[in-house]
Amino acid sequence: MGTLREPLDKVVACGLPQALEVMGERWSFLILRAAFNGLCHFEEYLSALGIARNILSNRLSKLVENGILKREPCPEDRRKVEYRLTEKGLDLLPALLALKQWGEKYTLTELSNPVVVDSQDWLPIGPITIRAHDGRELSYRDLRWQDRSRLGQNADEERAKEKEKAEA
Amino acid sequence: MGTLREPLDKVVACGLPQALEVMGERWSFLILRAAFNGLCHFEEYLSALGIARNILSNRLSKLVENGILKREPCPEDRRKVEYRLTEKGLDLLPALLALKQWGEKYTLTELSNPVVVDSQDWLPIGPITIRAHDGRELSYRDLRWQDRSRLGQNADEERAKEKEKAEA
DNA sequence: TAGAATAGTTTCATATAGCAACCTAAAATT
DNA sequence: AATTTTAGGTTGCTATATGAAACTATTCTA
Repeated sequence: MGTLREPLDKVVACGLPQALEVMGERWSFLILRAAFNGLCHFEEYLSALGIARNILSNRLSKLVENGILKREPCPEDRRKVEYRLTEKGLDLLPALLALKQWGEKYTLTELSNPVVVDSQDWLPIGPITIRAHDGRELSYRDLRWQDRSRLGQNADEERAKEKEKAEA
Repeated sequence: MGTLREPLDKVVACGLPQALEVMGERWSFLILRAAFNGLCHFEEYLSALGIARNILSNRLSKLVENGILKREPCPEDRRKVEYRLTEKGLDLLPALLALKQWGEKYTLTELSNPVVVDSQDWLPIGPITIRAHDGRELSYRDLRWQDRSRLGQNADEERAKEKEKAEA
């Protein structure tokens, strides 16, 4: 196919580039992790992460701008500001945990600490997995990239096409 | 390459900084997505992503170095090289999809296309979620960060502590 | 009222990332 | 044999990121 192809992120409508726009910068995910760990003040992030002040300032601003953190004056001490997760920020937890678990599985020699546990039974959570609409666990082998326009079509046609392709 | 750079991984024992060390760079996740989409040749990535040659070269090398892609000469055309996902790379799919879904939910105006579907019924996959060891779906409210040393302890003690805290 | 703490901002220097353009080497095609 | 294709190096330049240190402006505390 000799046709000049447009960049993937312009032809394909995908949330990934957008997510990376916000969260792809160097310290963003580590700040997010710290926020999930309960940190909320500027100086807390500063000493926990070992990040430069101006960079932290810049990142916090961007995270607030993008609605991932909200910035509120601290009621007890009005010099302080609280950076807390919004719903949008909290919704990044699956992505964060998936990354964390991957890192643990492949690149961590020592066991991670602390561990994320279920408050019901205080046992570690399970691995983040891909599931069908009905909850069946799926592997990457079970997945296809389907054009949205044919989402309504019945499955039989698609299966036939798969079969045909496999035989060719 | 992080010689002068402050290491991101000395804070706590967590897989996240390690994961970001490998996947946190600017084009890594987009290359990964392209690989999941079936691209495998240098020039394919180049035109699909609109990335500079040297940067692509650098990123591919790093991804290979880190065991996320494997580099193999193409049997049909031995000028060509195939960059294909390893198991380790395939295992990044939950993280990739979690990010993608988050991006779709919050920052995408138009509907995404193509859609990831289950090959069984050709319906879109469900959202990536957090689950307990037994498969119960959990929200961030159900999670605690527990020190590894007390993982063996029985749950009652922990529940009592929670209650106590809530009453204080 | 005089410090000290908090959350920044500003300045300056360096490091890294990014890109375009050109070059190489090997293999395929003609 | 000459040309084209593919992967990927190198060079030179610019833009952005990073970090340390100094500086502000509030607000709290003694």
